Amino acid sequence: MNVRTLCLSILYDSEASGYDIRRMCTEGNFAYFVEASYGSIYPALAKLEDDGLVASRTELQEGKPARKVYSITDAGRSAFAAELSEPLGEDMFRSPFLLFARFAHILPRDLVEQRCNEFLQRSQDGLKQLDGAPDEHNCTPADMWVINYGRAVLQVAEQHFRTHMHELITMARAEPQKDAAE
Amino acid sequence: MNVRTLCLSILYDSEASGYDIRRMCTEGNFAYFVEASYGSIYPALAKLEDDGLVASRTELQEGKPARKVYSITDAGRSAFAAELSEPLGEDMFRSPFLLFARFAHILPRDLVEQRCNEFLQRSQDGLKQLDGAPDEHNCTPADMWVINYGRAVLQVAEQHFRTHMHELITMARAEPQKDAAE
DNA sequence: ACTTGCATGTAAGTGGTTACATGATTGG
DNA sequence: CCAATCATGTAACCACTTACATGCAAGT
Repeated sequence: MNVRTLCLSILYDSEASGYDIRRMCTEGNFAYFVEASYGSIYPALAKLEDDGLVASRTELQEGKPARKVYSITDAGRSAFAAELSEPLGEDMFRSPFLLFARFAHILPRDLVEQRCNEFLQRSQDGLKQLDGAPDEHNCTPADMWVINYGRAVLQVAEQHFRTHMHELITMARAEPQKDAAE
Repeated sequence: MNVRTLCLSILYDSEASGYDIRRMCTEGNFAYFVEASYGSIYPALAKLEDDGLVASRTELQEGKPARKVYSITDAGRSAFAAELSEPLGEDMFRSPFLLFARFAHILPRDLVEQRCNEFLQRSQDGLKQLDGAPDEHNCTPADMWVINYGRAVLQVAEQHFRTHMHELITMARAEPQKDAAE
């Protein structure tokens, strides 16, 4: 999923500026799929306009910089549909935490405990993000389907982790004698 | 998780050639975290050797090309542990399929059905890969912990998908009249 | 006075993939 | 005879990130 496709997917339902797109894919429920930086979004939008897949209009605002609002064209819609019709790339999951976990036994216990707590926190935050916001009025049924799938998966992930994290902590190296020689 | 760290993590428990590493991270239970190509593995190993974090020895074989077997050094072990002790990057999940699913309503039904079946198949394959192979004798407890976590998550993912995929299919655009006028 | 938010964009750098180059052996 | 497996490596290319450049307004 390149940034180009990400932009088309967001513009499919509503117009937006580069800035909007960035926010949607870092905060909104698009964070799911991709996260893109300004450095990739702005050039992608410019190229999409060159190719005639999106059109732009500059919106002046009082007290704020002008926004360049992009909207998808008919050509853009069919290009996007065509792209989705091609064979899909494989889903992928990259977990620095799980690599860390595999080596719990060579790491100090307090570090493992700390990282576990951080991970639990992030799991809970992710879940909360999916629980908040989305409702029938601002989401299509397909959107809801995706959100529910995500929710189901994140829920067990969080639950499993919560009930098994202590095992991971006990595997960790016992504290390397802190200077608590009281 | 860059390829450099991937190599160190694999070499931590046993020596291996670049070729071995490639196989382990595409087939083995390392596929979990990263997937790397030869074009990144070989240069990474060379650089690790330059830095003194791994050592190599050339193993001649009859009827097969020579293998360059790498093993981790003490410096490598501590460098790896140091890397794991730094703040972890965020886990991430990229799903071309979920993007596809969000747009089920604009896509032809038979395509959606096909992609759903493919996705189900891949889910089941992924699960089978985790169920096979790993046992106490070739895995550390931490390895088993990670595998069990993955198993728990993949299991509900597959189960949820299997019971809800038909909803997604019914959202898809009705067939654009095939020439089956029998 | 300073930071934060809004807003757009570029240039340099990074971390990878794809394709290529090479070559021997085994199995269909 | 051709394809696949084993095995190492390089070069060209790509997508994306980071950091930079700019600037104004509102809140602290």
